[in-house]
Amino acid sequence: MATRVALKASAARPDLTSVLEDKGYRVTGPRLNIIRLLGKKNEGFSAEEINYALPGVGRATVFRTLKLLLGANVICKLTTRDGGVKYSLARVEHHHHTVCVKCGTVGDFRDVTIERLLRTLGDEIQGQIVGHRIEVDVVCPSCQKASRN
Amino acid sequence: MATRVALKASAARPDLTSVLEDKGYRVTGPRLNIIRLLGKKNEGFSAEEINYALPGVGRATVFRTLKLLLGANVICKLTTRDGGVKYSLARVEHHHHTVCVKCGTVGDFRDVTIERLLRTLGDEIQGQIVGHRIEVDVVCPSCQKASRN
DNA sequence: CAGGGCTATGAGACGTAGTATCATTAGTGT
DNA sequence: ACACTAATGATACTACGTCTCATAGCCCTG
Ligand SMILES: [Mn+2]
Ligand SMILES: [Mn+2]
Ligand SMILES: [Zn+2]
Ligand SMILES: [Zn+2]
Repeated sequence: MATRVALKASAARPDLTSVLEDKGYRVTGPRLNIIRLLGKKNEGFSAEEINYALPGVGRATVFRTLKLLLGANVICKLTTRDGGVKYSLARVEHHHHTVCVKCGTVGDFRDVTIERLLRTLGDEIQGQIVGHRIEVDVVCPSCQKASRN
Repeated sequence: MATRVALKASAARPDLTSVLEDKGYRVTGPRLNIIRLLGKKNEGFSAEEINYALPGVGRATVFRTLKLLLGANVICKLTTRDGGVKYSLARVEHHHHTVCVKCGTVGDFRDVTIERLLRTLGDEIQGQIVGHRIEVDVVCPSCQKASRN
């Protein structure tokens, strides 16, 4: 058996890059850089944050790529209570978000009951339902702990 | 009895102005102008729209007053699917919104089941729930009709 | 491997939504 | 009438994006 050849240093998670190929987009340097960075994020993040972390990549390209990944359901975008914007990695298909009102940490959740309920909401609602957004404001466990001091 | 002195021309609906007094805010000209205008709005509106309609009132004051009315639950603010912002008169206490994805018309609804459900969501969710936002994207009846042509 | 064509990029202008600063104005209580 | 304070408007500034346009880089075909 041949000696294992070193992979291209720190390759991105193939599942994320394949998203580009699947949709016929080119796998370019800037896009790879952004995707690699996102792969490391466990918290919500802002576009400016990505832009700042990747000085070689133009701001417009950051926004363009985020939009692209948004369309591929790789990331999600949400509006916080104070009108701010947050992106976060999408780990499950359709889901909703909790946002800590103290520290801004984003959590994902999915409740089938709510989904079903919203679908049967047709009686109370004018028109045909084509989508929805739910955001739940929380005080996260660690902020709860911190404020108990 | 003295001749009735002409009231300050076109007084605003007292219910809306009293909101200011109740909270200890001054009832000023600019605020009255904005409130009067809002009283006539049956659709959602933007801050710039108000600003444009009231050239005598500064843009900052428009935003300041909207924020104030937001705090008094006189109006509500929502984010549309495409990231735009809409304000609309609040006719019921706590409620949610439908937004037509074609024409942007805002509707209000309130479903007690959802409220109850969200409150009992605590098991699936990290942290203590302190609020929520729900927006439902719809195609409104008139846009449905229009697209059937 | 040279073109050619199209996609993607970066710089920067521009747009919209909103806040901060600050000098001035105008309600309000006495 | 006066003084105190809240409110205002002009203007600068921030956040979040989009648009334009000249340039660069994939990628296919000959
Ligand atoms: Mn998510
Ligand atoms: Mn409403
Ligand atoms: Zn927190
Ligand atoms: Zn419509």
